Amino acid sequence: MLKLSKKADYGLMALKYLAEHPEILALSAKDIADAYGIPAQLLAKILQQLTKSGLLRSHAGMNGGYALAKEARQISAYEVIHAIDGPFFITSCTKGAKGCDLTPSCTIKEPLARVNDTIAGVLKSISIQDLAEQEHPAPSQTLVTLTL
Amino acid sequence: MLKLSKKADYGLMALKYLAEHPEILALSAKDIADAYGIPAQLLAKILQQLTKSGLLRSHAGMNGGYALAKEARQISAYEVIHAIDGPFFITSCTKGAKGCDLTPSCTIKEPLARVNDTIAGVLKSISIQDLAEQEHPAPSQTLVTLTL
DNA sequence: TGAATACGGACTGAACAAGTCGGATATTTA
DNA sequence: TAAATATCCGACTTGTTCAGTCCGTATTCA
Repeated sequence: MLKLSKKADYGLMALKYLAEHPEILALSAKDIADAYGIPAQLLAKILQQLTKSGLLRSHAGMNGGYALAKEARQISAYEVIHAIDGPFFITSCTKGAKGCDLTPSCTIKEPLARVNDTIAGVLKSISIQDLAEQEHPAPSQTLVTLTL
Repeated sequence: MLKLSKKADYGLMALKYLAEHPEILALSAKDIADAYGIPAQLLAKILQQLTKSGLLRSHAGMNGGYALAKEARQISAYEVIHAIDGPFFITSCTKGAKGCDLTPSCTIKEPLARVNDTIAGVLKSISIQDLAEQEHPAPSQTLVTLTL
């Protein structure tokens, strides 16, 4: 069904939330989880992953928590999704590692790889800041090229 | 991980195969399955779904099988995927039916809905014919606009 | 020292995908 | 008519992944 995992959703929501509250030095996983009504322990793990990937900075102890490691403008939706769900491929047979086990069959996957790149490009063009600004509609356009 | 189901892959492969053999009036599920080394019974179900969706015509009995219901140029990858996997949404909370159960939280999903539309646009711009022609590279470009 | 926090492994339950099985119906051919 | 080849369709199994929980450890601050 081509959909994002809930973890990725939560991750994006959390980063958006952090981007919207730059004045607070660090927000705990619980703070953010409560704000959105999502499971705190689950969100905690997601934030840990984002920290390991270098998108967040963490600080343990009282008054600890998480903060953006970069400016919101410099974090793309792609990075977040990639950090949480790993590399995504629209085709089942990735072609990268060893590729299809189906004989020469999968001539389908080459054009779909282009589609994959296009989607990745779209997600790379969206920053956390874009998400945070969503309230006041400042419509911006992005052109994406699909070369088949 | 944002990936297509194997069923959708199989469906696209089968349609491509049919588009490549227009001279044959009808190909059975088994014929196509054998050509690609995929499970015949599974492919059969997929082809039945595509028939119900109006993308294929079927004919039972000896020398029966499936044929494209429209010209390959007029069948998009989107239609195929949609027929097999149903409507896809990149966001977990679809917003369509009732939407998010998470309070007002999911401000994330509006921009992602645009991404969703963009992806759908890309897939709609690719026809089965495009896939079938893939061998002799006749590169064509498609411009897609993402309005955030 | 104790509370609050990040960190991280192991586990459970539910959902889903992939594939199989078995049988019913339709059509053609011998 | 009978057999062979097909589509058609529901139920089932199996394996994997996702979402979420539990629990213990390490870190920081008051």
